Amino acid sequence: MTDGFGKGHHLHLIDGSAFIFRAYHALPPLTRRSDGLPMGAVAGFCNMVWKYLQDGKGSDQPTHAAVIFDHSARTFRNDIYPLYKANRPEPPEDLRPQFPLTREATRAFNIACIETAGFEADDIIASLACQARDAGGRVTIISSDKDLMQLVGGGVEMMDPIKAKPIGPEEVREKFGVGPERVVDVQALAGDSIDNVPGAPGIGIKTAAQLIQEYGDLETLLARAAEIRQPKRRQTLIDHAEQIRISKRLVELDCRMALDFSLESLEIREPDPETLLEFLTRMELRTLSKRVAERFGTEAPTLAEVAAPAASAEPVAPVAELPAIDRGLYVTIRDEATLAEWLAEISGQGVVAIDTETTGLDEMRAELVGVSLCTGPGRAAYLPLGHVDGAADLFGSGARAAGQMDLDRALAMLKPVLEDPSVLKIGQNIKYDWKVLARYGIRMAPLDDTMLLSYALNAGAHNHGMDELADLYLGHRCLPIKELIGSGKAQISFAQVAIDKASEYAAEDAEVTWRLWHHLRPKLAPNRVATAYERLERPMIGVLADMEMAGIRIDSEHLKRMSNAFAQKMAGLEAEIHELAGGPFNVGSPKQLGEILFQRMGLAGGKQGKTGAFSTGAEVLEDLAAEGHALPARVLDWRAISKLKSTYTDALPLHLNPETGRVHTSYSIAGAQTGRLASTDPNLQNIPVRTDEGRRIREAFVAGPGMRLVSLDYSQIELRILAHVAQIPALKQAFHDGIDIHAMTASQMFGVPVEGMDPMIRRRAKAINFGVIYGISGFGLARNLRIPRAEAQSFIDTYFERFPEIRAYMDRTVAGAKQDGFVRTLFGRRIMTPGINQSGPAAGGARRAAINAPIQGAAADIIRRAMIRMPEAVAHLPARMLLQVHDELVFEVEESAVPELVEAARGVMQGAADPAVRLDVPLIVDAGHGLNWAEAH
DNA sequence: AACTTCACG
DNA sequence: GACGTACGTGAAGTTC
Repeated sequence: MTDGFGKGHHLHLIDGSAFIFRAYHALPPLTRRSDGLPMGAVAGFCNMVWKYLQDGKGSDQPTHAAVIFDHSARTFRNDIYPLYKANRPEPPEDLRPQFPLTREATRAFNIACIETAGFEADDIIASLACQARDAGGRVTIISSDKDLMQLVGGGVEMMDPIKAKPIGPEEVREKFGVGPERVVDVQALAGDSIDNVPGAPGIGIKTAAQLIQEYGDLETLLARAAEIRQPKRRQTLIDHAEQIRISKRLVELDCRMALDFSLESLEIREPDPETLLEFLTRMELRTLSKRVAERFGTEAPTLAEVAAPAASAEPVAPVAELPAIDRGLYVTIRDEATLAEWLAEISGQGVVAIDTETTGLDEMRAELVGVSLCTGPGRAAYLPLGHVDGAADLFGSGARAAGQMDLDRALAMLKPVLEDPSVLKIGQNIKYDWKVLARYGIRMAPLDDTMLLSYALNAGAHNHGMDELADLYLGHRCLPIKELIGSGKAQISFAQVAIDKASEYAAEDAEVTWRLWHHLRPKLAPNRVATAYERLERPMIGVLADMEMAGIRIDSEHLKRMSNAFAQKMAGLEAEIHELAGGPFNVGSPKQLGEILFQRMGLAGGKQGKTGAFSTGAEVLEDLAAEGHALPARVLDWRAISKLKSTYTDALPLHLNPETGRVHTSYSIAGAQTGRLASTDPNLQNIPVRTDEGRRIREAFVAGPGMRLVSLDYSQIELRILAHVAQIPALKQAFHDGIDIHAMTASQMFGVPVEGMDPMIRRRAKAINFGVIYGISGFGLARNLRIPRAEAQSFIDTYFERFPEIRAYMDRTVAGAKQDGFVRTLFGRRIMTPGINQSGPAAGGARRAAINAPIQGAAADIIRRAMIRMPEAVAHLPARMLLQVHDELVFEVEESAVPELVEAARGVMQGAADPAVRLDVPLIVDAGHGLNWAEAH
């Protein structure tokens, strides 16, 4: 068990109980402001531990440490002597609730926290001390407890925590009159009234020491008791010999305890700032939180962020102990009285899981059909509001179904509870429900989201949809929505589902959500993702909901004109292509095209994939075109136009919302593995920009009357993050000096001056810079630059030689991922790396993903932080944030306020890393504005 | 529903 | 020495 611990190591064993009692008695009876929980001992304890961690910067620095606590009052000593410690008073009433918190505090400080049932802290300390000493290490026991003094010597010493004074053999001799090895003999004779160790009546420390000095040890003394000259003393020792032997067994510490952990595992680790701050904030220890935050150069979370109502107040039973989900228990709310009862229960609990049912998936258009609520296991209800009769025939009667509350009345009753700041609303992807309800005049707050909890905990490990989470965490299969509304052409609206059936489905969703929350919420802090959730995930709900609901104006006419022009061009190209191919075929079919190119025309370079089809991707066609073949060149032209037409000019107008006249995308917060957002329905993050023709589509994204679009984007943010995390001096310097980063790289690599550089050389350096972010490979670079693989590899070798820190960063990151199963961004976001320990080709992909994730993820974190701060920063301006495209934010602002907006938004974006992370490189934001997105970009 | 292709950062 | 590769997305169209 002593693996990895030995010579040169120094173990500190801290007597936790001593710290607690000392703290308790030294401080006035402080209480937690929010709920009056006594906090004096916890406060004192935390201050002492913090001080302990900050002090001791000498050569005496421990390498390993643990805090040891007593587990329970009853120990094996009570079997030896039932009255042992029977005199000891119960700990004060206001101290008892603080015991578990001090354990939590210890863990929050990232110090090993040890307690074992049936053993006193002293025995654990003794066992650890002996084992560490036997392994050849040094031990210091942080305590002034005399019962521990028997352990001193042979590499073990004590330290008085208050006086900061070492206690060695000399000090022990001073106290007991004998050396450490005979301390138990003296204690056995003298007894201890506090611990109720009987000893020998009438004999104290002084006499005991004198006797032991004279006879050598206790057994000799007892054997030769008859020789004692003083009659009374002689008689006492003879009469109480057995009692003295029992006393010795009581005071003698057991150093042979089997430990279920290794000494090595006690190695000192730096506290994790976010876990520690989460704890200190929850304890409401403001001064210490501030001090700790300063020390780590970060910020303490707010109380609201760490303590969701009822989440911490009520200890929750493990999910395994909950009864299975039973759809038979659900209630259908059909009248005011029942709804009032449920709302009262929700208000009383301070927390509710909620789910809305609607007529469709587009939350900007869907109508509310019903609301389900859950307050605990088996306590779920469905409130039908918009069901219609008749799923029986295809059309139904369309009449409102019977047995439903009036919609307006129900909303009026729900509103105060759903907007009550003291009632937490939990949802699965609650942004959806928030937007639906917002359209009915209800702005829910505060919020928790099980999808985001899962994402904060396990991004990269799996997806975060409800069915998947229910299966994964609750072992429960949800009723498939298809069983209610069907699929394909025959699909009906949820409004047409019979209310009974709908109740089962909807209430189950609410209950699953409640259970997921119950299961996932407590996992945040132990997994050290509480801050990531609170600062990077949860605040996005409201920010994105506002952006999505604002939408962006589209010039449909412009798109329509482009579509027409594209159609004409495509028709011409199609005719040409058919001519070249020697007959008509579907140009949009890669399969048919492949057969024509590589079989009918017999061109070389045909490669079949795993499905047996020829690859006809742009790369292949470009190569063929470069060889002078006309057909592939025409097909490339056709495809470019086809893409623009079908995906953009034709599709975008279909997304216009008839009520707002704008296009409303939806951002998924938990879609990408790295923390990036993803935009869907429509995707506004892949609007063309790279070609002139494509860029014209951006002209259709326009500002409202009297308004302008403003676009601000981070310059080279990922390379800047790389420079910081990998600590590359040349890169950092270049960003400080504001010079062309790719030219600098080329100059360093190929030894050419930046002035008058060949654009080809710069292009190569640029490709390598990007390659590094992606987890570079010779093959990938070769393909990108279209150069021989050997040449690409030699570039990479040169690059690593010139910037060795990058290789070190990559190795470090992969090693960390292999060990932990995840990587983290600068801001604490965790990205799981399943497959990193696989072997074979699959491992390569996992490696590259692990290298890329902290960089792409940190960039995502930074723009999220900017977005979260943005509403307040631009509140005084006639401006709205509309879009996010990974490193770009698009605003709509009144023309006159453009300069102020640019200044305010740029300030927020450039400072977005602060104060959580002090980047070694500046963040630079470029800005533009105009009547449309093409002009603004 | 899977596959291919291609738009973006 | 070969494996198969640049990282992260979403949508449209074809094919099965």
